[in-house]
Order: sequence, then C-alpha cells, then structure tokens
Amino acid sequence: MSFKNVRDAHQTENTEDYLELIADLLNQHGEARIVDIASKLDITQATANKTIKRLQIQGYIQKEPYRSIFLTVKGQQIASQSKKRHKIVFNFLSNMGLDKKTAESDSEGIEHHVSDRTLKKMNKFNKTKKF
Amino acid sequence: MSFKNVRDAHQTENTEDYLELIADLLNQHGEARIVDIASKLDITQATANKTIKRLQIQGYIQKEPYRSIFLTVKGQQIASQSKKRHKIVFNFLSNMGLDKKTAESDSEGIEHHVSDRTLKKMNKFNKTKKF
DNA sequence: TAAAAAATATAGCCATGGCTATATATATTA
DNA sequence: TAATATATATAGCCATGGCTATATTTTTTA
Repeated sequence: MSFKNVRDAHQTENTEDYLELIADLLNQHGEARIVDIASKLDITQATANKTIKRLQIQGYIQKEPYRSIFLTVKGQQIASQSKKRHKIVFNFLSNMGLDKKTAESDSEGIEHHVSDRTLKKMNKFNKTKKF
Repeated sequence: MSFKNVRDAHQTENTEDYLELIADLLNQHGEARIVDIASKLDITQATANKTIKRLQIQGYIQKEPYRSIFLTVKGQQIASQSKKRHKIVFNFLSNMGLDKKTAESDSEGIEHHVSDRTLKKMNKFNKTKKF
C-alpha cells in the first residue's frame, strides 16, 4: 500500500503547492497573478496558465480570463491545511538545527509525504523539544 | 530554486524506487522479475514493463526479453545510495518514536526529498540521540 | 489617444507513468 | 509432449506537467 500512497501524494502535490502559493500571494499582495506564480515556481507562464486552468476545472480556484486568481472555499481549505503542514515541517527542521535555507527547501518537498502521525510527533517536538 | 529542486527530485524518484526494489529482489531472491516489481509497487505488469524499458534505455539496468532484470554499475550505484538514504530516514523516524509501519511508509516518500545536510543531522541523531 | 510593453491565452510538441486489451513467449503440469 | 497457465511484451488510450511559438488582451507610457 505504501508506494500507492506516495503516488497519491504526488497527484495532489502540485495542486497543494499552487494553492498554498496563491494563498500567500493573496495575503501578501492582495492578488495572485499568473506571472507571479510562474516566477515563484520557476516555470513558464504557459505552464502556469495550463495548471491554473486545471485547478479551475477541478473547483479549487475561481478566475475570469485575463484577471487575477481567487481561491474557492475548497481551495482555501487545502491551502490552509497545506500551509499548516509546511510550517510544522519547517519548524521541525529548524529545531533540528538546520539553517533556514535548507529547512525551507527540504520542507517544500517533505510536507507532502508526512503522515498525520509523524506530523503530530514533529509538532510535539517543536513545542517541548522532546519526542 | 527550491521548487525546481523538488521537481528534479520527482524525475528521479520513480527511477530510484525501481532500482532500490530491484536490488532488494536480487539480494533476497537472486532474481528480479517484472511480476514481482509490479506486485510490490502495486501497478500493472504493463506499466512495470514500460518503465523497465525506459530504465534499460537510460542505462540503469540490463535485461534480455522475457528474462529477469540486472542492474548495471550505474544502476547499482543509485540503488545503494538510495538504500542508504532510505535507511537513515527510516531509522530516524523510528527513533522519533514512530511505529514501524508509519516509519516505513513515510520514509518511502521522504527519502527523495531530504538534502545531504538534513540527512547528516538525522544520521547524527540516530547515533547519538542528540542533534 | 496611439504605440509599445507586459500579461494572459492557446496550440502543439514531448516525456512520464498510469490503465486495458491483446499477442507472444516461457514454464508447468496433466 | 501437448495443453494450460503464467509471464512478458506491445499497442493504444488518458492525464499531467514541462516546453516554445504565436495570438490576443490589458496596461503603461510616450
């Protein structure tokens, strides 16, 4: 079952990265645009555009042509869950003694592969510095 | 740069899983066959076959039609690196107090997203129980 | 306001990794 | 050994996420 879980994680991974990023952009700049997403994710605008279209079809975001992007309730839920996980993993890696850059970069990849059980352990460690 | 790294990890991830599994099968049963791979990875034999073909083209494995699979030197190197990382992550999660099943399942996904720096920290913790 | 620049959209290409259905080869067993 | 079962291979489908090149729309600026 294990490998199947990893595959399932991959399917949602890109979605989660997009939604989390869009939420950040909305919070920080009041709007989220294709250009920003493409630049942050280091992909072309064409690719960003295509994925945004998929996310729209799948009901995670709402947007008018040539206009900026908003999250649906469904999208917001995933974004905030994702953000929460990301923070816990980032803090955990930081508390392990890793530098900000490494913690940031590693947590980006790890956040999608951590079970609730592991997340809880990490969170406990973050709070008490004990396992 | 961070997201790009995650994407790069994904490209090699499936390759690493295959090579690690093939190495295990070779060690445990003396041979690695498509059926076993498909069953372990929980995919169809057709999919396994297709990926095996790619791995062969890319020089990681060597095989004759209808025969079992062997690793090239290039393939062995990646398999053993991968195994090493996997073990460190698995031990780390176990040492955190997680049950075997969770540690196994989570390490499967995490191993591909852990930098050398983080891996070193984990390894140190495994040995000394301190960060 | 008209021209230039920037942002967005679309088309079409590629690789990957899923799948089912079907063919072919190999191994087992009656 | 001939028939059956198992394993492997191939063909063809789909979704995803990269890309470049080329519209088109919106925004900026001269």
